[in-house]
Amino acid sequence: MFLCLRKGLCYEQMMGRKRTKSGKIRLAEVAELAGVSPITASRFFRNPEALSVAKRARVESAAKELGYVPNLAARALASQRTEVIAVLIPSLTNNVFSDVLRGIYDASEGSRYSIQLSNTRYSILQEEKLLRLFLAQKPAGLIVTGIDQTAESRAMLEAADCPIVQIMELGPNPVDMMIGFSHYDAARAAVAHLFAQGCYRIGFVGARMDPRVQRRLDGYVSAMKEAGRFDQRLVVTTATPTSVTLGSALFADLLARETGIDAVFCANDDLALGVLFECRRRGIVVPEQIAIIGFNDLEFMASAVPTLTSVRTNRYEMGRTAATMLIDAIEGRRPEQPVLDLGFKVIERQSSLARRMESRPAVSGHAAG
Amino acid sequence: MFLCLRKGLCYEQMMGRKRTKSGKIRLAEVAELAGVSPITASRFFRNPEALSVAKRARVESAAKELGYVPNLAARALASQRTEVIAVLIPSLTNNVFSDVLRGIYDASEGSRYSIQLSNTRYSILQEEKLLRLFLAQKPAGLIVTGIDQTAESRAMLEAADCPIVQIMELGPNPVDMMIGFSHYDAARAAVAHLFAQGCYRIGFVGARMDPRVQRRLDGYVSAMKEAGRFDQRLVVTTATPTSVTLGSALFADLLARETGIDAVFCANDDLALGVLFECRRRGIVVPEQIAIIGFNDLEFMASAVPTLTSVRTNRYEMGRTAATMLIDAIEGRRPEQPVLDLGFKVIERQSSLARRMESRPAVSGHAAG
DNA sequence: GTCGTGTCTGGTAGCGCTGTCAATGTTCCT
DNA sequence: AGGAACATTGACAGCGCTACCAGACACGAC
Repeated sequence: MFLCLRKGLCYEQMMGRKRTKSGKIRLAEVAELAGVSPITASRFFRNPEALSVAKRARVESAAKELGYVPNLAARALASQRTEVIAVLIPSLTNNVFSDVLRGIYDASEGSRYSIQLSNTRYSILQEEKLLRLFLAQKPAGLIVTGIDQTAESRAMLEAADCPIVQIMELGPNPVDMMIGFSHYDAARAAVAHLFAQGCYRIGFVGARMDPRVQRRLDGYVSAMKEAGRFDQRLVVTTATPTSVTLGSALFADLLARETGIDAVFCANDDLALGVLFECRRRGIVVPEQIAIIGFNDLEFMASAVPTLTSVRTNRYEMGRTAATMLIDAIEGRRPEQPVLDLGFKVIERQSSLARRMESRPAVSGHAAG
Repeated sequence: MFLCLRKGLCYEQMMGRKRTKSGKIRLAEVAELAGVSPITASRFFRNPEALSVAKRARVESAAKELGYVPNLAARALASQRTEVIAVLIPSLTNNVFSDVLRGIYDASEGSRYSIQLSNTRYSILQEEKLLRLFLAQKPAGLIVTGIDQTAESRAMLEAADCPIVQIMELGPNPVDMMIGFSHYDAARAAVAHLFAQGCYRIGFVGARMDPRVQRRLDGYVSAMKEAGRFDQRLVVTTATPTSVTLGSALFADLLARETGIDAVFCANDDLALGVLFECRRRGIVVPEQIAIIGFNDLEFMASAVPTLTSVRTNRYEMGRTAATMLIDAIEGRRPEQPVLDLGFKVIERQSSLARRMESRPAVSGHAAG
């Protein structure tokens, strides 16, 4: 339908004009219809305030009438920059990143910037490679995950002439901007919460062990050591990607070799759910016999039976704020505060509520294994 | 700080070379070092076989030595096409799409194509808008979700001169290629499975009610009607986005108004988990009193207690195959089979295993409400 | 009246790459 | 030997847009 219309226009214009190859509406066509020069029309799209009110209206209606859509490749080539925000994240599977991404996409919507996503698969070498690729295309801005880049990556980031936001965690030397929270402190808060509930023999269950999970483990270890309760045998980790099933399996490992455990700190909520299911399978009563705390506070934690305690992290907000800060910085509005701590919060639920100590029978590691 | 560094580089290079503006390595530099014409160097990157072995090696080493990275904007402008695969999906939150996306990204990795993702938020008008935007940039290929486009969108898709894959479901008039499965048949299979377990008063719990969930409902309705068991009051749906908590709530609604329900078919696994938790909360024994079946077979279904029956769908494979087919088509290798049914499979688990009928007490809708 | 100052507009010259087509060399056949 | 057929290479002319600078014009101050 509208194709005919467009073809019609083309022929008309081919008659009168030099050449309108391929029937595309170019800026020149818009300018002609509006009765201005191409450069004026171009300005309309980049900085409308620079035009007089009359021309602005003329160009606007001409563009709308012709259904003009700018050619981004030509724009990028001529202006030597793109309107692309490159995002490097380690995983697409992980719920955590899908929330962050949603925030990023939401913030980019309505702006002129588009998101170019790439997956480092938790490899800093892969990250380096992607960084090289992306930076060569001169993105308008860059969002990278974490603070553990290779030296080469770090150098490239510092030499890049675009704003950069590091997300997910905080560290001492931001490349540019940084938004996250302390995984170390969050883990310490989780342990402190369990201490407050009267739990002292606290297991740690972790999977994948990427840098942020590692820092949660570090926080757990430090808190346990401070209390004089640390025992290496309480820690069960694996490099395998996380899953609910894995949570059950790791917890089973823990029970098989340790006794007297009264709580489990899970490095994420999937693992926590797996631990809960495993408890149910073995008839271990939560929290009376074993308390459970997860990490991230995914939606299902509030819904489980018993409801599961977790450390809430502001993932969506992190993504959204990162993209917003980045866009502001691209457009020259640098934030007054380049490093933002979004914090965390222990959401106390049934799975770790204080138990009457006397009513708690000891749990044998071999109870049902 | 780093700005100085970069300026320094620029000056150095401006001195020594003809005009290497902005210090960038261009194709011309590579060609010069290799002792060939720029166009030959260009061919090396697009069709290496066209070069003699000697020149191929020379260009390759020159490119590597200079660390040449092609300027995609210039390439896109000159060739009138991009190496971008545009992907339109309705949601980033939904686990289902993150699996599909992972497949798409995995398949695109190692290819020359990059993924441009956009979120329609379940709105076909938003989809139409994004489609117009994307098509103007001449993507190399397009992946769109579902078969329910607006007439305008449909016209644009048919006029687009790039391969297109519709994913997630099957339908009568593919625009080009299509890969998915029948949600209608899958729902019928789920109901048939419950019939086979001796359940006949089967509730339906659905959220968001996008076209695919709607077709699952249609399948449920048709199967129930065929068995003479359909009752509109067994159906609980809402437009609200899905969640585990919502599963609990909708199931509570169902129980509050109906009695004698012996099974629940949940339109997705999150809802099913919510129903399971709600059963546990009310002391309803699964599957003895109520059977549960979900949809998609997310990872946690196999881990729950009891393990949850679900309809497995091949989401990752769908994404992967869609992207692979698309890339093949872009490169001229059209698939012999443009429409692919990836099927589904009812994964029978404890939550719906056949119960001895006589031992099953009736569940009152008001039992715990 | 002249000059500055500021606002708005347009001309020119590419951005870095590739499509087209012509111009070589090279091989193999009759 | 002659020529067709093929393989390999290069020259040229843009792709559609914007950076840069210059010009045009209005306004007020001296």
